[in-house]
Amino acid sequence: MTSRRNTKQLEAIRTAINEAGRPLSIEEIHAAASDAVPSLGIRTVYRTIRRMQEDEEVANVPVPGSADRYEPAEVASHHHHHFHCRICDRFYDIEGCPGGLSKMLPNGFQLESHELTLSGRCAACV
Amino acid sequence: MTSRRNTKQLEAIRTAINEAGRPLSIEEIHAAASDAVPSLGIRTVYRTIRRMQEDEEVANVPVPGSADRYEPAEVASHHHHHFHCRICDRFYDIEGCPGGLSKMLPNGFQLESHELTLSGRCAACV
DNA sequence: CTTCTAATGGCAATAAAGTGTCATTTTCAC
DNA sequence: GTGAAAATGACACTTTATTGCCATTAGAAG
Repeated sequence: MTSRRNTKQLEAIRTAINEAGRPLSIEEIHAAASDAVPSLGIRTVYRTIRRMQEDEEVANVPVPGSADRYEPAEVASHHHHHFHCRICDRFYDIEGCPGGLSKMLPNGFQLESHELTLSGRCAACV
Repeated sequence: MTSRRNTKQLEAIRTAINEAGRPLSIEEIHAAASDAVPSLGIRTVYRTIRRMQEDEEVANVPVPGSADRYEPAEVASHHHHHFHCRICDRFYDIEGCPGGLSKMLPNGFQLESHELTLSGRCAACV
């Protein structure tokens, strides 16, 4: 890994992701970090997130039907799933995992990981 | 719904979807149906799938990180989930559902549906 | 304080997925 | 068989998400 400089943009993006408490889209990160650095360009968000992924500081959250979200690698390392609110389009972390999924596997298939997304309305949108 | 004509393109697409036994991407449908109708244009696949969705003959399968797949509405109506092979990029139907997901919901959240995707290697790719 | 170089941000460009248009072909009701 | 209308397929175009480029800015090491 090349040396990384400490810029206020990086700091703002890092803070946005760490304080959010839920996985954010690129646009959400841009919006949140723009409060601290109003000049922040979307291009910088893409680049910074990419670097943070390479440095394993953030992890991407693949979701059905739209672009990846991002959350702190530390959060991602603790296995969990997500809830998608159809109204506000936000994703939330949820605890727990049904488990016992290998029983569902057809013969000869090898399970490496799984993604579970609950959908509905979040508390704020009910 | 307007009247629908019975073309060999429609027939080829319908057959491809019904015989596949797993949800297909637009490209997979195009490839499969092209065996019966070599001149088949991708534009016709998009249009035909759209019509079949309107007629509730096929249902879309939203998947994390790539474009929707499609399966017969009858298959979709029987609740099930999918397996994604990382090697060949195919999706497969799998039986069963962990259930008990509402216990994972945060307070005040309303659950409307859920998507579960297992990932790994299919039997053919192991 | 310099100086080196990574980082930034604006804009153009790309990639992937799907749609608009329209001349031509094909189906189907009569 | 014929004719009206639906369907097709080619091509250009849009959309959304992301990257390339590059002149400028600004960390940080000495």
